[in-house]
Amino acid sequence: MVEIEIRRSPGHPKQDRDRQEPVAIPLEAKLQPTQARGLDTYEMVLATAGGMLVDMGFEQLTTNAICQRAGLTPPALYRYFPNKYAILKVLGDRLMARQDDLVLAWIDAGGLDGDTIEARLAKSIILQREIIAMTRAFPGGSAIGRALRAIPMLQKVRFQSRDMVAERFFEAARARYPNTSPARLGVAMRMMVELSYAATEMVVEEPDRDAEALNAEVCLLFALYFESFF
Amino acid sequence: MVEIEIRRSPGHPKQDRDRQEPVAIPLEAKLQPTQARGLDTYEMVLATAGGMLVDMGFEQLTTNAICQRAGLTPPALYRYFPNKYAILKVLGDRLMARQDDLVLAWIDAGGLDGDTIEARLAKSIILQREIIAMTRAFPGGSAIGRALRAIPMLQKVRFQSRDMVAERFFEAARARYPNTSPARLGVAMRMMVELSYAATEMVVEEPDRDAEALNAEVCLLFALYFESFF
DNA sequence: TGTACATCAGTGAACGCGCGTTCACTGATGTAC
DNA sequence: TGTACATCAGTGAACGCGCGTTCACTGATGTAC
Repeated sequence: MVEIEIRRSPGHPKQDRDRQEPVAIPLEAKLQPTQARGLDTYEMVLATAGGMLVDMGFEQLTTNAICQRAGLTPPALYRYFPNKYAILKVLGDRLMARQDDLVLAWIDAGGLDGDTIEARLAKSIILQREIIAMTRAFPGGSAIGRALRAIPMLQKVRFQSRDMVAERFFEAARARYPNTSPARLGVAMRMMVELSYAATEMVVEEPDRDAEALNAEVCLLFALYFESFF
Repeated sequence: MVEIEIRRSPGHPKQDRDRQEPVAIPLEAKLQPTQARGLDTYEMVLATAGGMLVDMGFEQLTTNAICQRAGLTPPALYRYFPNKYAILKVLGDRLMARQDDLVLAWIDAGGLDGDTIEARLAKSIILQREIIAMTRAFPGGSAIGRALRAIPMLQKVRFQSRDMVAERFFEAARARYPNTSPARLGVAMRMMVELSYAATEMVVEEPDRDAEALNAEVCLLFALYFESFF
């Protein structure tokens, strides 16, 4: 009796309309493909979803539409992903990871170092260019970035990446500018990383010529700011 | 005969599944209320939608849910708004307008002027504080900002505001720094305004203490950058 | 100043569609002996 | 090296729900004379 009361109709975990907080939606991938065919399907879903995001908002993106465009039936998709947010999460994780890799490698290679401000500026321009190129090449790149901002349950993907990168910048900056208060340096690095993300999103959407000019100004902005550390 | 072929079933302007581009969705408000009662309803819809955005993503926001929470029936909402995007657009227009008002008034009052960098910095901190306070007081403030980024059909609301504000900054900066190339100044102002928006969105979400520290760093960032003009 | 009428505002009930999701199944791939 | 069996991968068809939306209507407000 109680069982029957509690259980919802199948296929529809109906939400409790009285609560304010949205019901938690599972994001974890269900099964990882083990065979080559399954892996192809998995990647196909991701690539298709990424491509669709380019010319439509993520709100119009539906699992059915992804399947149709990818030439799959819905149960094939549901084998690997519980819902579209799980797909977006994987795309977001990958985009952030690629970005993080570029940035961390740059820091580890002494990106912050340089004898003159011109030298430091030049290095940061190169990094920024790499990030732009990578994001543009990533299917659905900038749209994924915006989705990470706008979908509450995906925000932490962005925050985790941002905070981790900011922490690494902090450590590098701490070594380089030992006399600047750590508190200030912490705030500064978090702010700088966040604004860099916004700058990237902006520049990615611009045509090449404008992109290069914008890039130069963004890097100059931060280079001058770094002069305030000591 | 032809009529019957062309006409869709009522209530469902079915989308053409073969096209890539999403079908245009009308955003214009249908009717403006003329009586006091109607105006209350109109404002009620906006306030309710704004409030709901605070604790849910705009994707979960539906016209039915807004009606339910506002104590209205759907046709009452549809009298004034053709769909939820029209509601978001009005909210977005208002938020941008408020922000623009603050910024333009600041520019007109000589916000960019000041004898020392300290004086200029202090003035920009005050502006930034005002914007933060206004956005926090605005129902659904930061969520609306994110929605404007993420919903393709609402992006131009943000872009228009950004470009207009950037243009005004450009004019003021042009007068103040007559020897800096206009091309560079144009790029710089657009970049600065865009990053300011991102900074505002970030700071609005932070607790008060962190917000103040972040704010100070953001303003310092731009103040130092402005030193590169002449 | 009251009545008649036009217009504004909102209701109750219903609808079709497509979305998310599952079930029972077939076919493909891998593996033990 | 071939066969039997287990597991992986994907299909076809169907479903209930809630969303966006409308229709025909009632009630409220404003206005002309």
